[in-house]
Amino acid sequence: MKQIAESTVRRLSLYLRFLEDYRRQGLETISSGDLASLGGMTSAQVRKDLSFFGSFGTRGLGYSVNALAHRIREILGLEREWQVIIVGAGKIGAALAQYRAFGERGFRIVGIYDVDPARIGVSLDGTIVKDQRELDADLQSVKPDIVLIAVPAEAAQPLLERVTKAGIRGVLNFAPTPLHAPSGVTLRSVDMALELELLSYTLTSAMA
Amino acid sequence: MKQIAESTVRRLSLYLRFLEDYRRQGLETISSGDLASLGGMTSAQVRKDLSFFGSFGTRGLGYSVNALAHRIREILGLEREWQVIIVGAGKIGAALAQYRAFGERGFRIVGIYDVDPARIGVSLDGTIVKDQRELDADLQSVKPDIVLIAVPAEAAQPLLERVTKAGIRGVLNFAPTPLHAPSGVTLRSVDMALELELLSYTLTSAMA
DNA sequence: CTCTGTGAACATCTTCACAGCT
DNA sequence: AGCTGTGAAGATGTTCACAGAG
Repeated sequence: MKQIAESTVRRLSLYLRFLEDYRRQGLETISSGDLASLGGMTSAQVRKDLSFFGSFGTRGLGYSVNALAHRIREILGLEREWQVIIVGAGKIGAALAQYRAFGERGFRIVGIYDVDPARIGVSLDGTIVKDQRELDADLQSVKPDIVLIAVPAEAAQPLLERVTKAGIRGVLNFAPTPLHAPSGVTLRSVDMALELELLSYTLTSAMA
Repeated sequence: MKQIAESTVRRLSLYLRFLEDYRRQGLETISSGDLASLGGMTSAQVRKDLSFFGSFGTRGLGYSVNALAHRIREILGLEREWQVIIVGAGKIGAALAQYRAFGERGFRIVGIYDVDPARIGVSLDGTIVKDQRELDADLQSVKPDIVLIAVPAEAAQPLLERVTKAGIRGVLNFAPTPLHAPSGVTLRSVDMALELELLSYTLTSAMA
């Protein structure tokens, strides 16, 4: 399969949500125009995105909601279940542990770790916070697919190195600091402070 | 000033963090190559980004850490303080309320609201959760600059309409659903489930 | 007639490469 | 010599516009 751009993949995720809404409403087909108006993009954009994986639509009609949703789930790797652990059981880690949208998409939280004795042993949405000293052993035995980093900024880079050394290939970082991952490791960051700064920029230039 | 691309602004935020690190270390100049290696981009990219706002560097030497940091703060609108309210005092709202990185950047949380009686009156990092029925009155009196949406997905769009009608121009949405804002309103979304799906996609195609 | 699929045009973003200042 | 600033080239992403299937 050829290379799909990140912006395209991002839109595929959105399309999937719209398809699921349509399915819930019992609708069986959807047109590129429908998807476009739901997502605020152009219909040509939608068709280009979908044409990456062959001709799935029917001319004059649109796309089969079920077939398209299935195909997108396949592309995104959502047909399987992903084992996820969270490191850091502070406010953000705790919010992530109980975040419904993860489970709905097949991301299963199989462990949460912290260094603070006050947090260890606490149950977060059914998962007991474990001592971070058990992390290395658990990485070996559980072999999770993805690690969510929810520790303070200064602890994030050492933690990243630790988990990648243990063979973790996918990391989602919530610490507000840029990290450097070895090649072969996919690292994404959700930086809420940075998003606020982007908002600040837009508001500032809109006023000028 | 001409239009700066979002990707450029995102990098400016990063540069600012590196500049602050440099300042903390007492360093007075920094080269495009230094910034590039810190941020994992090319030095040409850095120079292009910085050249958007004139010639700030000194050839043969680099950029003045202080002058550049100041200029970036100015561009991003970080020289002022922003008044921020949070709607939704669940796990995510609570995590946002105590998130240190916001305060450090001049984003001041001036209110947090919820509909659940069990949450109203609770203190989150010094701010008392107020009844969401007080929201409209407070939007009028406090006139916050930015609203953070931390309510369940189905409540997000109605809330967005409510706050934009009250004159809010900047919204950061944490609900895992795409929203539609009226023109003149800047809306950004942090969608953690979507970020995990992007990770899932990359891991899946890397395996194939 | 409606709506898909897609080459071609266009727009945007990134990298190259080098002139020119210090 | 070192490093910036920037046109030009190259790469990538988006929109247009229309042929063609149903």
